[in-house]
Amino acid sequence: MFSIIKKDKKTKARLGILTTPHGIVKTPAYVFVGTYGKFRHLEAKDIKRTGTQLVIANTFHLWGKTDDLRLTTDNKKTFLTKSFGLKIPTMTDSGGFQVLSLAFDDKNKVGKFTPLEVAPPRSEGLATALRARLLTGFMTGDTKLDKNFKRTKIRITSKGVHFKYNDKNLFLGPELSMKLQKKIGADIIFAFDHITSPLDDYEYNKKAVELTDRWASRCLKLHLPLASRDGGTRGTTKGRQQTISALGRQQLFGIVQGGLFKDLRIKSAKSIGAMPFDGFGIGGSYTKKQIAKILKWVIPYLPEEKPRHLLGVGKVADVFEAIENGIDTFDCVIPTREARHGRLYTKTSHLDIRKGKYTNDKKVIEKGCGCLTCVSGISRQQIRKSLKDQPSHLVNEICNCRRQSLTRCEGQRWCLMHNMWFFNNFLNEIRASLVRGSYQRYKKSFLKKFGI
RNA sequence: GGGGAUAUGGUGAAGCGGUUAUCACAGCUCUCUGUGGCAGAGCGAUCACGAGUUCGAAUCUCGUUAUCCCCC
Repeated sequence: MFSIIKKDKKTKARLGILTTPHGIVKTPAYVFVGTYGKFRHLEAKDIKRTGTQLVIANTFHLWGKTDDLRLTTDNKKTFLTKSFGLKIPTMTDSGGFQVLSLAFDDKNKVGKFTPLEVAPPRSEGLATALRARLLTGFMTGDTKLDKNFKRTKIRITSKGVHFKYNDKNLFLGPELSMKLQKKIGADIIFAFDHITSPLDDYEYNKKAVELTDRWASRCLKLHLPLASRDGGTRGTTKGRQQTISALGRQQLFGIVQGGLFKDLRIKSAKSIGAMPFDGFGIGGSYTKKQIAKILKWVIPYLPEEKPRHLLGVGKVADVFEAIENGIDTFDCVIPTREARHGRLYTKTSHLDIRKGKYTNDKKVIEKGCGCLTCVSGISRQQIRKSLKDQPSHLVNEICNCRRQSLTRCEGQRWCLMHNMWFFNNFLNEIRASLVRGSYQRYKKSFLKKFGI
């Protein structure tokens, strides 16, 4: 259930409350990515302490790891509750993103964000440069696009996607994704969609939109009867139905695609937006500066009263763009991945804690920060040392033969707690500014301090 | 005094006639957007110095210097 509390006068931003079986989420909210149903190095109480409201795990990567599950009829004890170790609102991605992220071999890698105008020089740049050039040509309307890059590791049919992954052949489609997502038991699940790369041409994107539509209908077909039958009450039917019905208040979000093309985006938004989803995700790949533009195309065609989630976007600047264009939630790996890599966010940009200049720095990451790391007085020096002392090759060996829980790194824990707290605090402040009606002022002063 | 060994980026090591001089750590710079878990990319050495042999030397020879070891 989603209710809008207040709309901003000058932008399309809105304040809302998203209610899920595992709690409420004040929106706009940052969603942290715990792909495998956990945040490495963090315990349940650590996650709580960061002020995190909503987390997202990944169906593809959890696939096959849920077999030892014993689902109960208790709504509150889903796989994810157990896995994260706490009661917290959750989402799962459908596995649709892996249609992009696992599609290419290493030599042929295509990211979701591509800086089109850059032609990479130097080593191995040729193929990429060629692509970029061809695409630039395409964008100006002439050149025929790029036949160079191929999805060598997946094959897409109308039924779903064949993956070659870790020497295994796997097939994932809308039906199986829904089944897995029911089993995993997140509060909010996503329809299985077809994301395209920024290098795909109009025709390819057109087909992807059509496929995404068809898959969306099929996901809905599997979801709707259950959702309406159970209506959020505890299930009373027997056997497997009982299991499913206990999770019946799961909400299903459809996903808008359409790549970089305005008419396709609108077409997708219209058709997905007209389907009886509980909310909507906006997916796809982008060029660096295009997110806002795409949101402006899409949002008007989505039902005002339903929640909107922007998939996989969440750098600081993007947060503002998303919110003021009417996005309620968005997930991104940035805070957690960069924390692991030692980039720590502050009000005045960030610091890369592994750098030599922090070797003897006794200060906390940021004075006045309320995260557990800073409040406990953990110094930059300590964090750096812990990160640097970790012999990563050794860790890898341990990872390969033992459980990964053994590899906890205190330094990474400190970094994760800081970044997650930072982004949650950031969103708290944005929400507060929306309450006060001073969003624009807040944004301006934040960005000025932050230096972008 | 006699004998031996070693000198390769900041550190530790490979290479022993033809390499864009390799590797690890450290350093610096950059990147990370629905996570292919613990990262990736780039920049730093004219191989102690001088002379010689050779088409070609970090690599062979001689000398100089420095460090270490052994013997008296």
